[in-house]
Amino acid sequence: MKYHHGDLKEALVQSACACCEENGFEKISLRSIAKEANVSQTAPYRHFKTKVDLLAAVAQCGFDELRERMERSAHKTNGLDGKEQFLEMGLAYLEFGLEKQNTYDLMNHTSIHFGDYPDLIASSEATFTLLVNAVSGIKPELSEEELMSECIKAWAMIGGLVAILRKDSANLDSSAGRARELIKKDVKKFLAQADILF
Amino acid sequence: MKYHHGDLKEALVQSACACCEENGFEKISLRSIAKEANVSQTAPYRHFKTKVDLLAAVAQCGFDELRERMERSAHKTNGLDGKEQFLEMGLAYLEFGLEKQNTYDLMNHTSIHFGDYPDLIASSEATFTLLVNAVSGIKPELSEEELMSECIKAWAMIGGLVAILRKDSANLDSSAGRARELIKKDVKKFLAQADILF
DNA sequence: ACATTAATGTTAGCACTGTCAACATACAAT
DNA sequence: ATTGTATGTTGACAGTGCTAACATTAATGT
Repeated sequence: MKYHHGDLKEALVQSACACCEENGFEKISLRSIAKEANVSQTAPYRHFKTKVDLLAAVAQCGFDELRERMERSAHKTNGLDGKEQFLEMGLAYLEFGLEKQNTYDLMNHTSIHFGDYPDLIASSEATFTLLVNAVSGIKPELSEEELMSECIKAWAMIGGLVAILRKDSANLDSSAGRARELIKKDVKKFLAQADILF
Repeated sequence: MKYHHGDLKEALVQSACACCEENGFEKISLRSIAKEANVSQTAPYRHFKTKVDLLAAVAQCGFDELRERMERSAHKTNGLDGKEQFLEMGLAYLEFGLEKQNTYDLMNHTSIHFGDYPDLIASSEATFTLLVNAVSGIKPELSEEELMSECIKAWAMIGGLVAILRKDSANLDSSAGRARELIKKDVKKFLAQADILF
């Protein structure tokens, strides 16, 4: 057993990501992931000044995966129909939000002060930029202000949708009880119907 | 000093609400609010089986206040213009989300399993019902399915908007950095522009 | 090559947390 | 008056984030 781990930082992040996805980010404890890496309880503090720093790293991984998913979905349509491409990205976002719920929660959790983590900002902006570029490609006549406004609307919409679909699945008796059935089966149609952009 | 508190349960909820709004729901600890009520550390367990039960009560208070705000805002327009009434409610929601951020977070926090708290469901549904009734009043020709769909869209939109505006204010350098300026000054116009309903 | 420094890991411990079991007190009902 | 139930207390356990003091290894400069 060697004294130094090799790449403890990466191992910790991986462990934390796994734990987050499995049990939710609130169950992540520095001690437990340290144990998982066969390392002392305080070793993580050599790599993360605080627990939130670790969580920020996990959140960043989430944004990276989300971006990759959106890119893959967009490329699937091979750039022919810009609108279709945009809708596919929306669908990818929604699927990510529903599949990786715990990670999604962390990414949207307010206790992580994005401003403190430049890398996190970068990953998050890169994801948002995907949307901006798509919309700008479809509607090049928009001013920057209008463009941002449209993107924000779309982002808000899809984010709110995820929230509602999740509350729906967590509580099948709620007033939004039929949301999943109503929407999940045809998100793209739903988004298009919404007349956000088109 | 009498042995029994009188109405400890209510006192604990009030304490917790105050602490939530001041420091965020994550800072709520049973021990601290017990101390605030001049009561032993484990006294709360006579009224709340678990900490989450307390949090659920606090969240319920939040929904009740939100509903009252929306009702007040709607009545302000005196029921003449249904659309205006609807937009006022949206604005009230957004203002609540931005003013009472910590409470808003708790209300939307996923660790509270709504299904376990019938009273919480009731309060939350009562709020959503406000929206449903408003929309149904404006567009009585909608089928129930269409009605729900429209409401869900609106709800999703405004919820996502709150999220974006908040991330914006927490991180002024983000790509959504201009969101607040863009939107906050005229939310109603924004909502109307969005063509969600009209 | 060697000495010094920085990076990384360990041990011990503090103050705090949620929760439980066992016990004490007060009130309500018979 | 007695008995039961609701409410409050004490003490304790395991777990948490975090810090200080120390140990070991890797990197660096001469």
